[in-house]
Amino acid sequence: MQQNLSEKLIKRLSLYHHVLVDYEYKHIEHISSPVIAELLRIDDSQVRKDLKLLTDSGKCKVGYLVKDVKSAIEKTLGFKDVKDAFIVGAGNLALALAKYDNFLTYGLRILALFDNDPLKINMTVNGKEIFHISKLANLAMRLKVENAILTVPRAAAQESADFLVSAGIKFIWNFTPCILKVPADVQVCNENLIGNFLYFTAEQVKNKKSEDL
Amino acid sequence: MQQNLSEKLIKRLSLYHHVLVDYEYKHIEHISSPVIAELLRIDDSQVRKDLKLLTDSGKCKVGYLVKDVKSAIEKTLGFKDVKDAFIVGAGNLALALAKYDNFLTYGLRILALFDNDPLKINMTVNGKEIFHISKLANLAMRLKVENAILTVPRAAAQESADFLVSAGIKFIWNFTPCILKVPADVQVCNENLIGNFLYFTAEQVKNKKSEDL
DNA sequence: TAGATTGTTAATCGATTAACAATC
DNA sequence: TAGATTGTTAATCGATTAACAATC
Repeated sequence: MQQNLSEKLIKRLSLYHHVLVDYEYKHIEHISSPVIAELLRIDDSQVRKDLKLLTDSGKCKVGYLVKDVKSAIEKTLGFKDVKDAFIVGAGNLALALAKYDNFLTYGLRILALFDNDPLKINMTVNGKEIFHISKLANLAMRLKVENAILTVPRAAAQESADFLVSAGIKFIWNFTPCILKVPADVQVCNENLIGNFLYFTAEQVKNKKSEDL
Repeated sequence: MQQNLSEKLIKRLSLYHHVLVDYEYKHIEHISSPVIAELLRIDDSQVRKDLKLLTDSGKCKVGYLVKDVKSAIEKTLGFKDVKDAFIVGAGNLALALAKYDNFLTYGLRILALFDNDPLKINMTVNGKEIFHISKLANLAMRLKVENAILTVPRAAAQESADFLVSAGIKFIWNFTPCILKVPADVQVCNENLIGNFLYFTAEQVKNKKSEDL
């Protein structure tokens, strides 16, 4: 597995993977850089450069072998290296993530959910049990789980993060709109849905302005 | 509103905003660039540069005025300029998004949801009705809605996108793991949850390797 | 052969970081 | 004054794009 892949590169690779999954499904064996570039609306030499990092399956006139590039991306991004995680909070977003079987394809295995609502405890979602939050520390230790997906309401975010840190969690995928304060050895990945949306609408504003000219 | 804010800048601004909301809630009037930088784990001169684009409220020794910077970000990112949108698909993710009242704070107003499951039709989520998908084109025209949030299952993604395009939708916030083929005048914003997750775990792999040294 | 496509270099562009004078 | 902090420049770093020879 290569070192120091930039965030942007990793995101592009995962988007290429989406395209390749689709091509494989349609039984198309080859794909060229201009085709990928057009679908993703990026530069075609960018695609060639990225793919060259992973594979030599590119052939003049025919493009790249879908199967090869797909598995090269999977290897580079560690799809087979399964990472276990707990979901903290059991609201709609949590249920959506728990039901999303595709995660396992990408190497993310959700083992269980946690909540403090007695009505939700012992329910099962997609084969995963919802436990009371008080069971988390013990289970994390026993199952050696260091990853948590935080989906609690904003007001409970920091408090939950503190609790996760005390339970030995080292990586928090943060779906709350809060900036979490955690020790240096704990990593937070902010999902920042709003940031994506805002970029999306800023583009709109820009487009509308250029239409006006 | 400034032009051509880069994606990264917009995402940073939205993260600063999260911090500022928290500070305002705690009745703290000032904040300094090293404090923001530490919370977000970025460079402090980056923060100063970003904030200088928006405001002159920075004062030596005291930092920035929380209230001013917060409202400057809101103005720059167009929080008051409400953008109407439909949610397409009414699964758990859709419900999570529909229940997320915060969206309106950021200028995103969800007007209604659409699905093809007869059991869901006419239900209401957080005051928003779920309509049969066949009503979408008509409603989009009448309400002049050009934004859609796509949350349907993977298998229905492209088909739904085609349908949205034919209904006059110009912007699709795509939560499916599919690359959508749309005409040049339609914009797609790929949420790519998986890409974020993969970056998150690539970091882990990197960290583990450096621990091994 | 002609044409499509890769691989790769060089040029461009943009973003981040370091450093420090100015300020209060 | 000493020290914290901003504002800003210059240096560095990294990413993207353009161009085109090589290939099949």
